[in-house]
Amino acid sequence: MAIAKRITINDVALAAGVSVSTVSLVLSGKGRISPATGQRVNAAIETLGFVRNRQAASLRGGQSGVIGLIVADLCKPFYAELTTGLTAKLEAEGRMVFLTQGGRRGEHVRQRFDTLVSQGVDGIVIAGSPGNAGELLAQAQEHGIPLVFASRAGYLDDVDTVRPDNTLAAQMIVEHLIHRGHQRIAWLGGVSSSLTRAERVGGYCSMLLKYGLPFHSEWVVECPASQKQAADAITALLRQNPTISAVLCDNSVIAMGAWFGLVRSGKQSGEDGVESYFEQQVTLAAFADKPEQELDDLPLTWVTTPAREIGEGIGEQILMRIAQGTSSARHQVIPPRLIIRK
Amino acid sequence: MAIAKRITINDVALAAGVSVSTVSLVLSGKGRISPATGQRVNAAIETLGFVRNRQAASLRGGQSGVIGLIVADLCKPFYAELTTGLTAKLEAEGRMVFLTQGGRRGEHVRQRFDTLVSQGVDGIVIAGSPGNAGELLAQAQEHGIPLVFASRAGYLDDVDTVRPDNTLAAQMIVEHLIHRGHQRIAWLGGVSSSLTRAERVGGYCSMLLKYGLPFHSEWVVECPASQKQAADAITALLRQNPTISAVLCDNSVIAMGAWFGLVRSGKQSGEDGVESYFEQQVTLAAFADKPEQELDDLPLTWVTTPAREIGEGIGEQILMRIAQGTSSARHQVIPPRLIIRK
DNA sequence: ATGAAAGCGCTAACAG
DNA sequence: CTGTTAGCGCTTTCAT
Repeated sequence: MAIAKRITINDVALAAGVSVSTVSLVLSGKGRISPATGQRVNAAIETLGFVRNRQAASLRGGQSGVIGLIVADLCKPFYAELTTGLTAKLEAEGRMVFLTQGGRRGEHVRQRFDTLVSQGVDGIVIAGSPGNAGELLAQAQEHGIPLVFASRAGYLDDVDTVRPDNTLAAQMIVEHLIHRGHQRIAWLGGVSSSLTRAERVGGYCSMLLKYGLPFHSEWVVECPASQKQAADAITALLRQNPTISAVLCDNSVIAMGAWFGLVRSGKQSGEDGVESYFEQQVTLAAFADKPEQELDDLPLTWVTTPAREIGEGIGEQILMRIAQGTSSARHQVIPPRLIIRK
Repeated sequence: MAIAKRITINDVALAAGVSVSTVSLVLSGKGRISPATGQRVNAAIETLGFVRNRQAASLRGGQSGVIGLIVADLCKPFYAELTTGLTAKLEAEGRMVFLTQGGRRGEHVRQRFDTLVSQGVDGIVIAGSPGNAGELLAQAQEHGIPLVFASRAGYLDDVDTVRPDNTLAAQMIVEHLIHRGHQRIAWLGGVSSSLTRAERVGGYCSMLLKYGLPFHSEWVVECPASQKQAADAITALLRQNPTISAVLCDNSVIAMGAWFGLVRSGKQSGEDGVESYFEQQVTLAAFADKPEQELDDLPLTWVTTPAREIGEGIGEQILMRIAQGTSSARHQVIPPRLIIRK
């Protein structure tokens, strides 16, 4: 099939017997156009199958209608959910998102940022902490492009952020465990280089303190997100510290692994089956990224910092920025939700 | 901070004491420019912090450097992996991707498609079957935009596709089970409306047939992706059909749930613990979207149709199309990989 | 090897 | 209410 000549507003104008500016006005719904002409123009658009070229439109001065997103690692559920929330919000407003990956350690952020700028985006969202937030912010301001971070942005305070309240989330779930009678609560999972984890651990500590409960640094165990390693880690932890009655897992993979570990230990310890071991001796709790399903069948309580809502919040925030321009930085904190099982 | 005036190639030309066309040539590395001027221009670009405006560049005739992706549901691991593979590939080639969501039932595909066209993308990828593949293909051809599907495209054969070999994947894993001595193999999970599942079930049937093994339609059980429901379903299935020795799970959530179900049943049946019940009586196998980690700790074998590789394959395919223009449709089939545990 | 000039498709004054 | 006109920033012949 031959490639049809690109249809432009000129063609439409010609077909409708009006001028290009009239067509443009109809398209953007601005100037007051008589219903009659509007009809004719729209009819012409319809029959010719015209699609407006947004590049040309934004070149002239308008907005491109595009937001750039730099995300650390799409395969992590947190980012997938966030991205979904953001695109949903923006698409509902007739905008689009440029998706780029900054790399797990932010190694590509800078380069992607420049590319986004050169593509003429109306705003940029950075999800996953880049080392050089300050530099990026300066760049963005220079170009007059709104910038929103989906995390704390290093030590900067004068930049928009939308983020979970990790500290509060930890406090909520720890308090829940305490109210259930637990006094000796351990922490499993995550790596100490994670800022999110650091905030959570902070909340955990503060709540123990508040209730005058003991804090042992050996009870805070690092572990990468692998079920196998989590299973081994919880086994070792409980063997060393048999008095621990509850374990808080840093994420759902850890929670799964921990559960496997408990099942295994229950058997190995020669006790009366798995369930009794599990229920009588150790309670699991966890952090998760989505409110539903994921941990469905595990008898544990978890707290979620809803990633999708964060994405939606970011969308809102950046739309506001685009519409209203500069004002003082705004920090939007999405509240955690406790989901209690059993 | 004041918004700096956007600097254009005019500014660069002025600073370097050359004409805009020279700058343009340096930028695109085309015409033969003397090393001396090249240096001067680049220096000017550097000091002014010039970033080329791709919108304007593509407007005049070149490519936009952007590929549009319409994905059904980013939160499903298959699509997240695919998207990651695709963006990685394209970013490595200096291109970008527009991410849009078509909706689980493809309800927005048509609209997103038009938007992508109006944004001037160089190509479009559709992941997740839209009802109206034919219509979209016609549209794409009309605009001269390459189109690649990450699935079968309805009944169309004259369109590029990159997809998993679901039938072969099922055959591989079923044959593996048979070689391990299993004769009575059941299927758990998925819903009958899924084309992917239909292809897999087809492979399953054909392999049973090949080895002269019995096929019972009651042994193919539908189940939504919920651990709880999978656990209940496998329990019921095994109670009704105690002779089943292996269960093939349609996805990893089902596999997890099935495992929980087995654990529970093992206890309920009053037998000697979980492991023995599991190992002696029922073997689990599963389909998964990524080769690593996900099912790490489950004692089961699985087969994966690597979604990330599919994404990379799509990237390759669409780049080739853009570079080489129209030729006959190409169907790229990504081979499954069997991952054997224990 | 480099410059001049004509647009790409669209918007936004400014006239009518 | 609608038409004229001048660009947006860049690429690309065609001269020089």
